[in-house]
Amino acid sequence: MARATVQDVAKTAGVSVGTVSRVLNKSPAVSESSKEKVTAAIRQLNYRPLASARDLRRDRTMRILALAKNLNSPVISEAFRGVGDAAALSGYVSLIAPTSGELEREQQLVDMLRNGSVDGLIMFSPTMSDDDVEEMAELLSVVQVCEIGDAEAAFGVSIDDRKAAFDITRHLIETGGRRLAMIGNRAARSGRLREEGFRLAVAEAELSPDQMLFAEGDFDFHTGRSLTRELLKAKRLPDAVFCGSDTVAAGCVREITDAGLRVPDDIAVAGFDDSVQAEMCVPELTTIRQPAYDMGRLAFDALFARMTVPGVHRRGRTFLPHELVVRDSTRN
Amino acid sequence: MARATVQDVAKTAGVSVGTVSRVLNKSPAVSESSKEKVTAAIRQLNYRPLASARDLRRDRTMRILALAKNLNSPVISEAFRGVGDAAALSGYVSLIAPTSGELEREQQLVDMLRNGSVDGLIMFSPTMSDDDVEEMAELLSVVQVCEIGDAEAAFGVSIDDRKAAFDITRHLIETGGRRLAMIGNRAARSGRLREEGFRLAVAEAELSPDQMLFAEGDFDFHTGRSLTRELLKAKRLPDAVFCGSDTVAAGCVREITDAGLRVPDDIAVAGFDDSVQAEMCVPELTTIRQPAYDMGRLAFDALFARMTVPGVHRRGRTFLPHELVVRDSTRN
DNA sequence: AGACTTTTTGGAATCGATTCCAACATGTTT
DNA sequence: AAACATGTTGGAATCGATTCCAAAAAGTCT
Repeated sequence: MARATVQDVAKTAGVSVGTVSRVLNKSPAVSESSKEKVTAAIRQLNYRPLASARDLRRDRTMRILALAKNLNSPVISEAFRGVGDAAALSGYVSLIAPTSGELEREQQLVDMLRNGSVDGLIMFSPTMSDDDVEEMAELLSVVQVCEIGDAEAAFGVSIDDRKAAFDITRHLIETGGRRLAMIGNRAARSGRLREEGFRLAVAEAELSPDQMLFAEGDFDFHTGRSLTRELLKAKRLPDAVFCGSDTVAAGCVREITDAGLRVPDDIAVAGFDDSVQAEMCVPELTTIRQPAYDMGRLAFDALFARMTVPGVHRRGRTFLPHELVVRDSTRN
Repeated sequence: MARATVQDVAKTAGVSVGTVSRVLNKSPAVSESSKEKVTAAIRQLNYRPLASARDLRRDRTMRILALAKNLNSPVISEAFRGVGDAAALSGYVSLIAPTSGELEREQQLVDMLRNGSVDGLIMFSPTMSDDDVEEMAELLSVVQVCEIGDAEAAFGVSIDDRKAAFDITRHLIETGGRRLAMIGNRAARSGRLREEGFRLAVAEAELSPDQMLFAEGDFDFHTGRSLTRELLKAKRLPDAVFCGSDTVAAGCVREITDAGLRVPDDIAVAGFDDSVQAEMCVPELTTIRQPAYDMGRLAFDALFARMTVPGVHRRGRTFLPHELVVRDSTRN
C-alpha cells in the first residue's frame, strides 16, 4: 500500500522506466499504444512522481517563496497575487511565509533558497540588514518588492515612496494646510523615504514642519491613536497630518473626531496605501494608491529572468507610478 | 563555482562521506577531531545539504503547507501564526498559499502534498467539495481549520459557529431587538452554520426573522453596504442586524448612518471575528472573538500526530470556546 | 602481550525520476 | 533487396545525502 514508483508503473504497463518517464514528460518519442498502457497503469496505481526525486535530478523545483513580516497588509497580499498569477503563467508555484519580524525565522526561510527547496525568493519586508540582502542577491535569485533599501545599489520593484509622500503632502498644502504634521515609521525603509518626501514638500512651500511623530515597529490602529493623542497636546494644533499608512490615518481621524474636532475642516488627514480601511473611515481617506498587483507581476518577471538566464544578475530598481486618491479627509 | 556536495566536503576534510553526513546529523559517533575538520570544510566551501536529496532519502520534508482562499482575513492570518509557532517547535517549516477560490489552483497546491513536496496540509477555506476533502483526508495528512464541512464525519478545529451565532443573536434580543435581520453568506460552510444559530435564537425567543440577506462569495465592505441598502428598503425596518463578518458589519453601520439613522438606537448591529475593523468602526462593533491563534496551534498538533504516528487517522472535530465581545454597536 | 569490548571510520547501496546511448523496429528510397 | 532514415524502446548511469555493514582504530582487562 506504499507509494508507487516509476518502476511499479513500468512493470504494470509492461514497458521500461524510460518509456514511463517519457510519457510523464510528454516526450513525443512515444508510440500511441505504449502511451495508453502507461496512462492506464498510472491511473490504476494512482501514481504521482515524487517531487524530491524529480527535483534532485532536474536541479530545480519550479517553486518560489515570498517572505513578508506580516501577511495582513493589503498591499502585500495584492502584490503577492500578482506574483502568483505571473508565476503560474510560467509553471511556477508560489508560496508565502510570514517572518513576524524575527531574524531567526527569516533565516530559516531564506535557507530554503540556499538548500534548493525553492528556486527563487521574493522579499517584501526584510528583517535582515540591507547589506545582507544585497549580499545574498549577489549570488542567489532574490528580488525585493515594496520595501527596498535606500542604497544606490539597491534593486527591486516599488513605487517612488519619496515622490508619493511629496505629492500627497503638496496636496495637503494646496488644500490649505499650513501647519503640517506627519506620523511615520522610521524603522521601515519606506517610512524613511516618505519622511524625506514630506520634508521636501514642506520646504518647497517655505513652511516648516509643525510637529512630527514616529513609531518604532509596525503601523497599527492603536499606535495611530496614541500618537495622535500626543499630537493634540501641542499648544498650536497642526491643520494637516500626513500618516504613513491608512490604518494609522484611521486611528488619527478617530482620535481627532473624539476630541471634538472636525476632519478635514479643523485638521485634514491623509493616509497611504489605499486599503479598504481608507473607504471604511469616516470621512473617507485621501491616500496614495500603489499598483501592487503589477508590482508583484514585474517582480516575478525579474525573478524569472534571474532564475533562468544564467548570466543575468540583479537588475536595477524599477519604479511604478503611484496615484493620488483624493477623498473627503482632505477636501473642503 | 557550482554547488558543493558531501563528496567535496569529504575530500577537503580528508574524511569519508559517511563521516560528513554524521557530522551534519549530529550523530554522536564522530571523533572531536574529524568533527572539527568537517565543520571547517563546510564553512570553507560554504556547503548546504541539498534539500531534494535529503528529502528523497529520508522520505519527508519537514515542511507543511496551509491553504486559504485569501490571506487577508485576520482570523486566518492569526491562526496561521499559531500553526507556524507550533510547527517551529517541532522543527517544521510552515508555508501558506492563497487559492483565490480557484479550484484549479487549489488542486495544484494540494498536489504538493500528493507528490511529497510537503508532509502535511492545513485547509482554512477549501474550494473543493466537503466530500473531496473528506476523501483526501482519509489517505493523506490533512487537517481543516475554521471552515469545516457540516457533515457528521467532518473533522478539524474550529469554534462552534452555530453556537456563536446563537449567542450573539440572543444578545441582540436581550438588548431589545425584536425585528431581527441577518446578512450572511451561504456559500461558506461557516456561513450556513451561523444562519442556523441565528434562526435558532430567533425561534427560541418566539420571534420570526424579519428579513435576511445573503451574499454569494466573499464577505466584503461593499457587499455589506449594498445588502444593507436592500434591507433599508423594507417598509418595516429591522431593529437589529447580525452580520456574518466585521467587514460586512462595518458596511452595514455605514449605510445605516448615511441613511440618517442611529446605531444602536434605531438599529443595533453585530459583527463576527473581532478583527481590527470592529474597533475602527464608529460605533465600535459588538462581535464574536475566535481563539484563532490557539486553533492554529491545535491544528498543527493534530497534523503532527497524523504525520508521525502511522496508525493515527483523522480525528474528530475539536471546538474551541468563542467569546462574545460587547461594544457600542449594540449597547444602549 | 593477547583477547576482548568500544569507538570511529570508509564506502557501497539506497531513495525515485530523468536522460542518454545503443539497439531494435518500422518505413522509405533507390 | 539492400541501404538508409525515422521512430521507439530498454536499461544503465546519474543527481546528492543517508545509512548500514564490515573493518580498522583505540581502549580495557586479565
